Amino acid sequence: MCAAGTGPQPRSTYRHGDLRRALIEAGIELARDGGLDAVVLREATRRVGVAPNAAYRHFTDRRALLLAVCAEAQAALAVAMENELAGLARRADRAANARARMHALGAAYLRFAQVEPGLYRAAFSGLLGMELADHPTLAGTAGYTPLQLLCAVLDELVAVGILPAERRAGAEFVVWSSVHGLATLLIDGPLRDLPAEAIAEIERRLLDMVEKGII
Amino acid sequence: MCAAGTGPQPRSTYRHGDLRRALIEAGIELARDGGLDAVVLREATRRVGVAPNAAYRHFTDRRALLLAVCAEAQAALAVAMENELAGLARRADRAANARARMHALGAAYLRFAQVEPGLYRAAFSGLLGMELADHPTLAGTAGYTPLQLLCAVLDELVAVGILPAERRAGAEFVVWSSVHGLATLLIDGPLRDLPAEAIAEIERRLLDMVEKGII
DNA sequence: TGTACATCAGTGAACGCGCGTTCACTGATGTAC
DNA sequence: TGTACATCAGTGAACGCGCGTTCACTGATGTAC
Repeated sequence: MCAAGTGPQPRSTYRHGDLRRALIEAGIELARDGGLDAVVLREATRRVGVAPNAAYRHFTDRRALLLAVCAEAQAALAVAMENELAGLARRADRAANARARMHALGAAYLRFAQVEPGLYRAAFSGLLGMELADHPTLAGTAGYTPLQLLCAVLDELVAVGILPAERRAGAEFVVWSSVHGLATLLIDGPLRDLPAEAIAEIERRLLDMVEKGII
Repeated sequence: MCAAGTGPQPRSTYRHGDLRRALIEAGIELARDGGLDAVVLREATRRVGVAPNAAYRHFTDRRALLLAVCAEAQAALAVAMENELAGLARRADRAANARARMHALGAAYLRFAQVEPGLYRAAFSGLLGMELADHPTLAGTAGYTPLQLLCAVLDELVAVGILPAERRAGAEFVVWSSVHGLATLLIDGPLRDLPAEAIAEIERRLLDMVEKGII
């Protein structure tokens, strides 16, 4: 029994600096071009310049590394969404403001999927369950996960009187489904090879439909 | 030079009966529980009871088998959609009829994804591109692919005056995205562990939103 | 109808590959006296 | 300040696995005479 009951403190100095971090970073790079399947322990250690089994000091499993990569991917998405919101010009009209924020979230989501298809696939590969939807490791710099950002804007729509309160419950899943579906069809589905302007038009139509339909 | 210019006729008798068919069937079974990644040449041949390399008489590649399995999965989806349409009671009101058919397609799509998640994943794994969206191998018993079935019902909505003609173009992608997104979130995403009634409610809300939003 | 021959569907054995994971280890770092 | 010791991050080698694919083959089937 040692005096301090705070559990094992992480060692302050590692020979590699921060191997855990480096492996996750390598994993993200692998996911970037190849999705989660491409996140392979041996390749990650190879990239970091370390023996394959060194990974087991920091992850119990290959699965544990995958989970970390998924969480990072979702966090990256959250950051992209936050940035889009931050870039918005403030409007006097509160209702117009809320609408613009809603639109911005959808646009950021769709852009992220197309710019980082590998990370996007990893983020929603099915490794992360609902119980983790609010976990801080999935959050962006402001501390909100993608789903939480969406919920906040939906609450805002209710607050400014656009969305009737009785239609608020579950709305996040309906909105999310629509945008997520388009993202999926765009990067992995039959819409893959459409010209950019056709894609932009479909995106506009979808966000339009969502805005009209959830009310 | 032989007299007939019709190219090589497929042999009428195979020792195995129809090994090509049997391998596809085995591949479907593998995809059923495990998605496309689980469709593995060696395992398929093992299940059929044949040497691993026998597959190369019928498929140039593992990829060729995967493509065949994907096509079959889409065809199965088409059949499920057709069946739902066939089960519909005819209504006197043409507009109500068209609406009901639209709803039926969405419901069938969502049910298929949940009953056969493995096949569903395979169908939309990204192996099949847009150029194949109308290919007969993806079609159900009536000869229509899932996308064609959706387009037909959208045309019907225009014909009965529910959907303005100028909003028809591209509507199939918007509708498809929404339903596809929900299906994905339900089977691989964070909505996976929701109780059945919550799922049903979200499905209702989504189909509702689509109906209202595309007009 | 019977025989010789050509075809080619499926065989058996082997290849090289990269993977996740385990083992006993080593040697740099941190700590107690 | 200096020395002995404990910790534990990363090493090196090896394991067993299942995979896709290639090779030279065999023997059942179909066909021409």
